[in-house]
Amino acid sequence: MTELRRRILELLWASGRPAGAYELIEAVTLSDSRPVGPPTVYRALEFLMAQGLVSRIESLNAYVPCVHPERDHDCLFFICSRCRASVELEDPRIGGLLAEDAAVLGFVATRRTVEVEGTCAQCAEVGAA
Amino acid sequence: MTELRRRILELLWASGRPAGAYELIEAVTLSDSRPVGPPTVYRALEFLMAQGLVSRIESLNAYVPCVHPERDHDCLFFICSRCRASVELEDPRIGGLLAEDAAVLGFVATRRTVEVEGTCAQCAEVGAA
DNA sequence: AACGCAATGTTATAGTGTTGCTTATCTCTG
DNA sequence: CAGAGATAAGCAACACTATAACATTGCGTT
Repeated sequence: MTELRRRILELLWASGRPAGAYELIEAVTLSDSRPVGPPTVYRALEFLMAQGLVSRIESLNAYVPCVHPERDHDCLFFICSRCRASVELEDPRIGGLLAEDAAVLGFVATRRTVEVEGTCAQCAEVGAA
Repeated sequence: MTELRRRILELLWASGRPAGAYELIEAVTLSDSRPVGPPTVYRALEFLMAQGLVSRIESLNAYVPCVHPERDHDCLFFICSRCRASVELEDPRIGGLLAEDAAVLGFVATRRTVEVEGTCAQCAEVGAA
């Protein structure tokens, strides 16, 4: 874990919601008053993802810090299309079913992406009011 | 359903695996010997997706024809990272679990993305041989 | 003919991600 | 300490993916 990687992880935590790579590039550049190029940030993200500290949300092209880095969890994201926040959940049953389906196909799974888009509780309330 | 949209859908079926938008642009341009711009193809894809005839695979930035356009199905994709093929499956249990989890969060779901990356049966066999 | 509408065409640009190569830094070993 | 090897970061250019903004076509209606 290097200075740069730590900073990017902190920025992700501070953001409170999925952040795009170019947002991070800008944020690091600002906080460092020194330009940082895309490869630098993408490599740091790659490292953080390999460590399980960060996940990529495919449907947003964005990155979020993982809630339980210690566990080899299968991320499951609920993404609010209104406030752009995302909630990570762990539901081993989903992984189980996917493993079952994979087995039927003779498919060897290496990575799973499960993302649900919709409206979070707070935003749904506001919308109703 | 217009000529252009039908052609794009046919190209997707003919491809046999997820096709990128720019692949389609090129394919249409060739088959038509007339250049087609990105917006044209993206609009056609948008239409086809709205009809449930095509799905987008988020983790590949690619598009595939849906197997069961008639049913309002929740696509579940198994994507081989070796041969680039994808298999679509229907497993209502997954949707059920996701709905359950969403309910716990007070989350109103509108769209689901479930993608499993790995090695398909054929490729696993070849790899083992 | 004149209008309205949906689809498509055209140009430019925004947004996202990668390649290739160089430079720095760190650590190990002699 | 010097030098070798490995890892990380800097940098420039580019490739890929997607959308904005505006113009045009074609068809059905009045």
